[in-house]
Amino acid sequence: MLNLYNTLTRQKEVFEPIEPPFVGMYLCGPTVYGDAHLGHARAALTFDVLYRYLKYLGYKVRYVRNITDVGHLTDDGDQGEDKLQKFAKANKLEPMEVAQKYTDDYNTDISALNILRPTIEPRASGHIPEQIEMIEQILKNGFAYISNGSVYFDVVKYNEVFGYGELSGRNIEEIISGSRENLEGGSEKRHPADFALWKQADPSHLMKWNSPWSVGFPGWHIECSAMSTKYLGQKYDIHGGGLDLIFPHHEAEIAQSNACNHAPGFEHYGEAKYWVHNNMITLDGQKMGKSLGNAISMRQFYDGSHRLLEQAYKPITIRFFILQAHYRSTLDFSNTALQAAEKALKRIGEAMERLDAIQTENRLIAVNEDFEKNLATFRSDCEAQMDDDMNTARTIARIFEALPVINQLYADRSNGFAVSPTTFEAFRAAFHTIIEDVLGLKIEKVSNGDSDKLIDGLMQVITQIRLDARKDKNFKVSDFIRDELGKFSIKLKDTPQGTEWTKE
RNA sequence: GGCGAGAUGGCCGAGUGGCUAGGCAGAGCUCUGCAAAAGCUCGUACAGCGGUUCGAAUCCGCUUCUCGCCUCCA
Repeated sequence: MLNLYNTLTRQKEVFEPIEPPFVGMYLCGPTVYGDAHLGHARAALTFDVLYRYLKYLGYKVRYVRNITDVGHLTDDGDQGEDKLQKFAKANKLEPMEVAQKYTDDYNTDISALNILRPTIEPRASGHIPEQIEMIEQILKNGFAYISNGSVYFDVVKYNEVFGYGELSGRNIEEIISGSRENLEGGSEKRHPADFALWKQADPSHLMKWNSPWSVGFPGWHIECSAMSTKYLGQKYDIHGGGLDLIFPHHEAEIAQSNACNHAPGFEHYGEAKYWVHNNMITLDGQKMGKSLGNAISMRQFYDGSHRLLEQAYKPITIRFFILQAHYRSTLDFSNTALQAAEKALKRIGEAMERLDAIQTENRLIAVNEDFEKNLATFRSDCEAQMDDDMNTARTIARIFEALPVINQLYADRSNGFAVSPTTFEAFRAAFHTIIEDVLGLKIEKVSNGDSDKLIDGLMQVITQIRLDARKDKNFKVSDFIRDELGKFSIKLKDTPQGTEWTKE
């Protein structure tokens, strides 16, 4: 039984889809006006693992991850220039060119982490009619008002009927006091907590669309309500995003969806049944964020170009690094932590290769109870950890607990075998499934292999020569070969059954 | 100021009222021509002060500190 922490109720709940075996999941994707950074990666990755695990459990998942390419406003939602537009103007580009570039970059950089593409990836700009329709319905239901060509959500009215602030644990009075300083200056809004559903565009604005109210552009939160409603329905299972989106974005989303889809007096539906939020990545204890200027982009990780990076890191290392922490904990970035992850992951990869190489046929079974138990309980142990609010950290810990058994079985060159064949084969399958399918750790082949057949052949010749030299106790030659190869980052390991080589 | 999350051994990070994850680094041993890899063993940590309890890192209170949201943010 999968349990998920629901931000709405602030506790772990048993996951029960509204219409099993179908699951609808919506994740707030990126606002595409900059390079994808580690924070984007954590969100995409958290829900990638949830997506994978739901599929592993047999659910049929519709996974929607949007692209916000209409642009958010730069300041309090009342004034300011569209971020996309700002960039477009500065670079003499069509705003859509900017959006396209960053959308492509996002997908490239995120996919490198072996993150699966969502089943639907809708763009806000492609859903302007849906957003307009939704605004019209909200107006019709009496939860919005028109002011000077713009449309605002009436938070006070909504609060009276539905109650505002349930997700973030706020009340309207607090929000007023919090935004007191922004009150001044002839606002079109009736109440400072009100937010824009549609904004009239000033003449210099590049991205604008026709609407019943003005030539303008949609407000900040409406795209997610419109797109999730369109593809997942008025009520669906899971809505995800970063912790920092809880307020105001998700709070507003819930309000819009309720105000649109449910007439006053009806049950409070809350848009999604489970609201799941991942925590932030920190850098020296501070939140890493685009707007804070301390974000390291995924690209920079891959090529090691950021000044804080001591080396380049493979995408898979970053994936593993992030999964070593629970998604609801903050995760502090550091080179030493990343390097530790790199080494740890390598051990898993080597163990997997050994596991695949183990032969059980024609061997005498002499079961070692500890080994047998370790392998037999592997799958259910991992499932138990994943069921507990997606505890990838403990799942990974369980993987490491199986490693010594794999290594010892591999090293055993006797005719005996310490685990029953049924248990062993079941484990072999589970080990692959948990690591590759659920955690999405695509393990690269590390030893005795190269895409180049020529190199493979040459290495075979070289290692054979060295082996012969060692047999003759000509260690001068054998050590020379090992040392020289080491200069090309090729490492040799002498094992009972021959020499293994790896390219670092 | 309001709301919320934390403070875990050298570092990173899990965690349940008692059986005290895991990784990296470190130490010793085994294996080995030497390495490497692997295996075995080891550090006995939970911010501070009280309280509840037979027993708390885990529950409660207070203190100190850190961080997040309240403005765009994954």
